[in-house]
Amino acid sequence: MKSFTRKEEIIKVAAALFREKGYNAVTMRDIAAAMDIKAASLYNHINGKQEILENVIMQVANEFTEAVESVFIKRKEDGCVIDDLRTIIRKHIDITLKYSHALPSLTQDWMHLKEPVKAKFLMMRENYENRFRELIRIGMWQGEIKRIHPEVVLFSILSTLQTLYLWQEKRGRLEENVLKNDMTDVLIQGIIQLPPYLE
Amino acid sequence: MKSFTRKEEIIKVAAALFREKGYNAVTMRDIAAAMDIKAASLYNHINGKQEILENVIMQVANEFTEAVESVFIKRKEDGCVIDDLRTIIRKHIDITLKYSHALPSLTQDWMHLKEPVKAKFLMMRENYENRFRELIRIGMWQGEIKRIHPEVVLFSILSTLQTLYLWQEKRGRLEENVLKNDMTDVLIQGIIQLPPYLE
DNA sequence: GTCTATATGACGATAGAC
DNA sequence: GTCTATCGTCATATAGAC
Repeated sequence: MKSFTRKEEIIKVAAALFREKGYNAVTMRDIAAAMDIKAASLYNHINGKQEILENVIMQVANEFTEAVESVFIKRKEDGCVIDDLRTIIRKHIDITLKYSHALPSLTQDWMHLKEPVKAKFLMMRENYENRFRELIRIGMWQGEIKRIHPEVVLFSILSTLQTLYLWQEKRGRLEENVLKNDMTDVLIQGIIQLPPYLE
Repeated sequence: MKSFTRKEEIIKVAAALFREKGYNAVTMRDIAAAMDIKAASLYNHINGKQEILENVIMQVANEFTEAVESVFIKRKEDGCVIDDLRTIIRKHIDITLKYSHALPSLTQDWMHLKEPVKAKFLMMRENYENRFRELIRIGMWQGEIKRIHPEVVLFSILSTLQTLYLWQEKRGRLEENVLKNDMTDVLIQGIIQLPPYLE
């Protein structure tokens, strides 16, 4: 049972504050107050506000990357695309629920990162999207996904996944399995190729 | 042909800057510089930074409210829910494309509004969502929408609509009609009740 | 309607005592 | 590891000349 280091504690507390007010509206004094210490004391554990943001964001970004890559490692050449999409969506929901305090920073505060971390984050996000694009392309080729503009398919899924944290906190937090099952079904049903007599 | 008042110009320029950097990271100096005047001069047209944000946000919020209410005014008691949803979704996309510069403030910067405007905005947003809930409830009753957790249905649609502006600016801006048609189809197909032999 | 000059306050960060 | 005290900077906003 390892406990939190002081640095990990700062990152977690800061993430929760960033969520409420946004990176720029949170001061080092706010973070310190939430930990019952003075702002100056924070600098014994971290180099500055930027470093806190970098940790909050990159920690979760790494998890998303690992999740999507692990699906591709196992994937067979002509395997069912829909099944792989299901797996990734469910993993994405898992990570979102686990790091719900940090997710707003990934969608809203990343713009306040400084180079070169900012470029690195954007590259990881781009790579994540490209993995989806790959599956969508194959899925259309194999007739599993309906042939509309591929970016619309991509967007309909990712937009929902990326803002999941907003809804999970409202409306009395849906039960986890209901969320995973129903949400995955809606997202997949929206993009599959239905039999022609239904259209 | 009416032209922009100075105040309208400020609001539009500010919205574009809020989009890029977020409300708190944009200074009055930034806004003034973008208009080739000094920061102090802004105060002849507006009372402060807060008032700019309020105008950026409430202007668009009013349009969304009108759009959804107009559908309900025309609606018949037992009319087809899916058709009404289609209409609202298409109107939502229209407004998003028209005010794309201001939309980030509605999803990200509203938290920096002060009372009582903040409460008013949240009430309007809540009302907008409730109109969707109403349609979803009827749609499930009538067998048009599949019976899963209604909040998941609501969320799958609204999350996509609310972040549309993020994607429209990337990937070479999809052609408007492709976006409206394909996106509406995906969102609707995701939630309709399919014939049982397909499940 | 725009300017210069400035009041007032909060920010991130550092120095050095304990 | 935390504190007090403080530096330098930049923010919003105002006053008053032109």
